[in-house]
Amino acid sequence: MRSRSEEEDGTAIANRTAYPRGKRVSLIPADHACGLCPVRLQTFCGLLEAEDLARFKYQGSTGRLKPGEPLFHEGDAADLVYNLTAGTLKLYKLLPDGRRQIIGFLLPGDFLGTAPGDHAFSAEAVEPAEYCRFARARFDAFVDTHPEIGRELYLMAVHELAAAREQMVLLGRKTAAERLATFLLGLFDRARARNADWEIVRLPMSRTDIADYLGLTKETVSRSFTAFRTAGMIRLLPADRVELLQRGPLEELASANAG
Amino acid sequence: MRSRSEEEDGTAIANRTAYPRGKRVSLIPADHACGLCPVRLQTFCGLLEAEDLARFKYQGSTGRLKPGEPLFHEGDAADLVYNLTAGTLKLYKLLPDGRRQIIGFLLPGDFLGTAPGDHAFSAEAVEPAEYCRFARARFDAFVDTHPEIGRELYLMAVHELAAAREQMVLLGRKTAAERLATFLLGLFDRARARNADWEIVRLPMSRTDIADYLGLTKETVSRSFTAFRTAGMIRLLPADRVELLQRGPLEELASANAG
DNA sequence: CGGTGGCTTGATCATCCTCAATAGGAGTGG
DNA sequence: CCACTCCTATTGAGGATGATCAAGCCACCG
Repeated sequence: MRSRSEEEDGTAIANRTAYPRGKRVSLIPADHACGLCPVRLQTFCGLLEAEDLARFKYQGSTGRLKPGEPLFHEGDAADLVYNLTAGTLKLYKLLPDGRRQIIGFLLPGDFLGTAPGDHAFSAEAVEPAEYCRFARARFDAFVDTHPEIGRELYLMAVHELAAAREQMVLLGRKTAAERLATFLLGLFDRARARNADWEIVRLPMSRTDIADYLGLTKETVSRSFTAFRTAGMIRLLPADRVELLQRGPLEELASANAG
Repeated sequence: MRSRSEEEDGTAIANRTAYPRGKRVSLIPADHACGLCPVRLQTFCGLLEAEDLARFKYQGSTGRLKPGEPLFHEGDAADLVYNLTAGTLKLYKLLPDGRRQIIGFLLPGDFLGTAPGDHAFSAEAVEPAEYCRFARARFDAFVDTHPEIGRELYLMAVHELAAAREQMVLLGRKTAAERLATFLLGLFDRARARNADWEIVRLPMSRTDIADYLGLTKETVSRSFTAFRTAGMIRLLPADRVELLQRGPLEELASANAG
């Protein structure tokens, strides 16, 4: 059995909501390796000038995952850090008897950091995914020479901590309907932060995944979806998409939290 | 309604378990203001040489709380950071209808940081408490000139994030007995990390507090205590103390998590 | 078309919650 | 020292939310 301090894991950052961020460098040469990266400005990469960014990029590599393919497992040595550039990942922890708690979904632009030691959770693709990958040792060294990135990482960790606490309220105190409403609105907000002002969002994860994220069963999730649909709050579209019809009642349920 | 980015809050660090930490400065002059501080070596203060520590101390002040007295409320402006030097605090979030989720208990030596914006949770004394307090702006400036403290804060945030995820597993997937077993063992471990190898620990918080931390009701907590007592795993002593009689069965229940 | 896998729906069950009453313990005043 | 109060913890009975078990449905795909 590993010692507790070896079980530490890092920051997995989901850009759920806006947070105070450093100033982005919007223009880099078109022929730059990161020039076409669709998420550069959403990550700390956007903090770097072209020259630094090139040096940084040179230290990493890219990869690709098929749906269901793991990026790493809980207990694996954690010596890489990742930046998700496309697709969706789920992060989860297992109990010995197989019960599973999904602790978050990562979308393009999210950072998946790791601290020294072993991974405290597993990461797996929900749909085809692509990522940039860096050796943690090199990454840390790079951060040491770029304090603005260190500061950004700290803010990301603090932000993620706030999100985790929000989720603790959901898991500890909300009803099934409230959990799903919170989840859906969160997805819409995250989508809005990235794309346009769409009222339609894709749900790449299965009902089982949603259930394991919300502390419910797939049946209860399904019933709650049906209830929302019947009440005219949402519409379920082909290709795993959901349309938001009435934000009000859902917000009422999600009851963000008291001020 | 505040914008999302204003709702950010900071790092509240519970020294639940060991984590990789910077090297402590064990000797400082006896007449130093922090010379008698019982928790100096458990906090980042222990990283500072006497001279720096004096400068740091000079920027802060101390305070005291009676049981039940709030340190701040969710929604208050967050422009101070705290170091708990004695007593116990509970941190919690409320839903509009009064449902409460306690997101953590702070013990002496724990740091209660805040990020710009408003507090995302409330903090309140469970038993008489004492703390050091610093203006966040000054604290940040001090951190900027002491990168070793910045690094420590980052590690603390990452550590707290791991603990929050562990709690998500508890809240989402564990049974009542498993939750209480996990909670009790966590308390024993935290106590051991601070004091001696005692098998007796004090529970300064009420059954209601424990329930709101574990996502249960006080009745269910009480019944689980009784079950553990009846099974001979623990003994309930006067003055809110619990003695650990059989660690094995409790660990079985807590089922830390799969490797 | 038949098969496969995920989603939905239904019926029953169990855990935990709710409501209510009792017991215990600390503090107070006679 | 004892009675009284207040507050919390414990215990009990009944009920509800969500889990479990079990079909049926639907889309997708060979």
